Amino acid sequence: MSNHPELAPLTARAAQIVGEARTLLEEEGHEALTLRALAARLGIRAPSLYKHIPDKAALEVALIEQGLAGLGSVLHAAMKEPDPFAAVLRGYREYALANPNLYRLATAGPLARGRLAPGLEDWSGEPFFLLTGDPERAQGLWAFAHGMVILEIDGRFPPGSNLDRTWEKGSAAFRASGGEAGE
Amino acid sequence: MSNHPELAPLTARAAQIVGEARTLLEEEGHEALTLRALAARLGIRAPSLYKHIPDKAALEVALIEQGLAGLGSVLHAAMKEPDPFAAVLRGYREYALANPNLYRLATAGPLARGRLAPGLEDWSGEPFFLLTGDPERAQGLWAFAHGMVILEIDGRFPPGSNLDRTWEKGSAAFRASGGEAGE
DNA sequence: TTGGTGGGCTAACTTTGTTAGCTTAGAGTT
DNA sequence: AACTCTAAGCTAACAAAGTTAGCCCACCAA
Repeated sequence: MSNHPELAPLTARAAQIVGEARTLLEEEGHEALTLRALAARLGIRAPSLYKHIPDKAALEVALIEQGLAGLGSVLHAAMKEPDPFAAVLRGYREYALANPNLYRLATAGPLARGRLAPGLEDWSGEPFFLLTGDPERAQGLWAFAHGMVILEIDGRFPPGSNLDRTWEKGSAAFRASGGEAGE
Repeated sequence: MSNHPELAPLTARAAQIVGEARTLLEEEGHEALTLRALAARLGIRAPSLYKHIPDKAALEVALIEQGLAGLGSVLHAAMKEPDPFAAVLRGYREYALANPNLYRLATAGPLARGRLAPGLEDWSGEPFFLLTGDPERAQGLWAFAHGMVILEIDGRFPPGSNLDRTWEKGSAAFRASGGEAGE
């Protein structure tokens, strides 16, 4: 289960387009990802893109799939390290911060689940379950990790914050917590 | 400190417009919040809105201020209850789920901090600090709460999830955690 | 009466996603 | 060799969105 589910197959040209879209997204942000700008990078005109992808949403779905597959790969790999708990959280943060715009595209906002490769979403989050053995603790830990990362990406934490220590303390809280529920 | 900082003052008509925008946003979602649709609700045409607001971003800033002020009010009020820790978290979730589109607008994505009423953002998060007495635990708890709520709003949790229990377990983990940091 | 102002209007421009329809290069096929 | 099909580009054009320019009118104060 260490390999991600198969993504929707793309023609060679389509894969090239998605690759360029990813570069554009990461270099200039989400609102800069426009079909005309993307086409210009490829040396063609916007309508020509429609020979390769059905619409812009499909392009974004392909990017989301790349994001989830990449994140999932990192997390599954981290499960093999000596301290999987720490490794998964570290990998999560590193991947998100290394690909902030892709991460946000893949995890923020409503998801067009129907268009996504089946099983991919579950697979990318699976390490949290493997880590905790308990769906509720897994989801709580995931929510903590996602909250930390998305707030950091969006610049929501006050300037002088020591996020390394916040990660440490939060991880410790979840690691220590057994199966008991409060109140 | 139980009253929020003063928001940017609005004329009567501008306040009415922002109110209608809020209704439109909450009823039909973020992408439905268009100046033409908003104007139509008010019985006028889109360009007339510019007699009252400088641009669409300013409208969104006003909505974000409402969101932060409303959320902050709920949290500050919760601080006065018998179990402030539980009350703040419950209030956070309830407010977010009652105003999902406003919550997302106010807390997701990069923030135009310069245009926001000064102090408002800090004030709305202050209860987390009052609760924990420690910036790192406060931020961690906030990240957990935000993660839980935004993932729930965006429908990211699997269908059968028991989110009540996830909240309980996560809260318990943070409540129990003292000042110690793990490795 | 006159003049300023608040608050509406239409027309029009730009950007973006998207569709329709044309063209051309190359791969087969007969 | 001629014919055809297809992949992949193109231009023209449309609709929706934010936005600007410029007009008009009702009303209030001097």
